[in-house]
Amino acid sequence: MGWAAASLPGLAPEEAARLDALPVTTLPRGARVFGPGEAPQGFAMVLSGRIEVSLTGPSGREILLYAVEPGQSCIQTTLGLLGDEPYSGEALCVSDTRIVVIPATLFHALMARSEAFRGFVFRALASRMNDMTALLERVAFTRVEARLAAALLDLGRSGAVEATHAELAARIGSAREVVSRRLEAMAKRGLVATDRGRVELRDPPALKRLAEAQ
Amino acid sequence: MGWAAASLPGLAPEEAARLDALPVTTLPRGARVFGPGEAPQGFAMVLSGRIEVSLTGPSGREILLYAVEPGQSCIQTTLGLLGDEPYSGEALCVSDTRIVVIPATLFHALMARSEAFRGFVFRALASRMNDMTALLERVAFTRVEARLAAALLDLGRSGAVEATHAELAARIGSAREVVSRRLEAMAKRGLVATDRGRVELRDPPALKRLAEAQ
DNA sequence: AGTCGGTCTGTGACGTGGTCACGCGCGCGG
DNA sequence: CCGCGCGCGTGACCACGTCACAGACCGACT
Repeated sequence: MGWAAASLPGLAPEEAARLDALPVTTLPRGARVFGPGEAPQGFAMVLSGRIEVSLTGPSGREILLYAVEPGQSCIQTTLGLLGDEPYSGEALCVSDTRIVVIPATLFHALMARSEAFRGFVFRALASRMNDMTALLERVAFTRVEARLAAALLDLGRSGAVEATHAELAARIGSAREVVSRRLEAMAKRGLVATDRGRVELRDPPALKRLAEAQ
Repeated sequence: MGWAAASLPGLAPEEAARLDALPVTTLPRGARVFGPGEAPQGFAMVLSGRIEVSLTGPSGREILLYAVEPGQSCIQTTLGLLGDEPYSGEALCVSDTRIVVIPATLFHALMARSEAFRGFVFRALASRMNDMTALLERVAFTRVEARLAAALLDLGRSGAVEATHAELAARIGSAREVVSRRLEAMAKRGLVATDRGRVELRDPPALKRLAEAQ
């Protein structure tokens, strides 16, 4: 079975076959998928790997908008295809990533013909829009410590996070020094232990409580 | 000519007629169109008036997400219809507002049949998503003074804004006291003049420069 | 006219967050 | 061994958010 049938349940077999026939592009870790102001060439689907889309402010501060994982599409391309609006974020591969780009004409044909494809595209849009709303809420209303705790839990499935303070800051939209000070405070309370380029999670339940507090 | 043909250029005449036949709902100023956690009943289009959608944090602080004006649809309803995700914002009418709700079944039929309708829905989604991204960028990276200046210019077409400090704060996602102090500072510089429930714009060009600064 | 309650606004104090300007130590290649 | 880059710590300072109040203003009611 090709990727299309797996990612798009309900798609007609002949449509799936056309998608499976499209060329697969492999992007290395660190590659830039698109940058701000560019126009999309097609509708991109991720087969394996992970793409992170983030926003950079004029001062150079960054914030992670969302990640695109296998089976998901990059909605920025969708929006560009339909609304003719250029990208406003920057997308980078955080690991080697295989993607398929569905050309605009085939994309529009699928939207017209396939209920399943429309459903997929819309669910993706709806879910991203909800992600963005939730992110906005967190940035506007919650303190850095809560966002940092959430980021650590998100990254540290295995009990430790391999990331510099600057990387953590870029993820949550704060500054390096602030992350350093927060981590120091958290270490003093026994929640984490820090090392160069590494944060160990010592008390995940407490971090979870922190992440959920306002 | 009905509203449908005006708002949805390219729609087939018989489709437009079906939309024009739908009942129009009139909502008074201040009415709540939907609140967080609710599920949508249909796809809402605004014919006249204005609806503002905002987010409220746990502390009670608010921020305006976007406004829906005549000829536009409320994308929150779109997303709910397609992704089955509940609303996360709250929508209030800021003036008497007439809307048409397209039932889910008719909406899906139009999406399947009409290229023009799909285009409209997608352009609306794309434009909202861009609005949200821009808002996130401003909240994450720009100072209160710039956001306040932008809000004043946005509201004060006629040279003055009828709004309390608390209302301005809710619009830009800040606190009342902060807005009071910023307005005082701006008044001292001759940019505005303040009065109870009213702000006069004394130097719009300077405000514009402020709004565009980081 | 007086007063009463609600709303709008000013003010001070305090903690958090962002920015700037450093200095310090570690690791790696020359 | 010596730089050099990178990650990190630190202190000072300003912007913001929050809390607790105090006036100031307004309409309504006696």
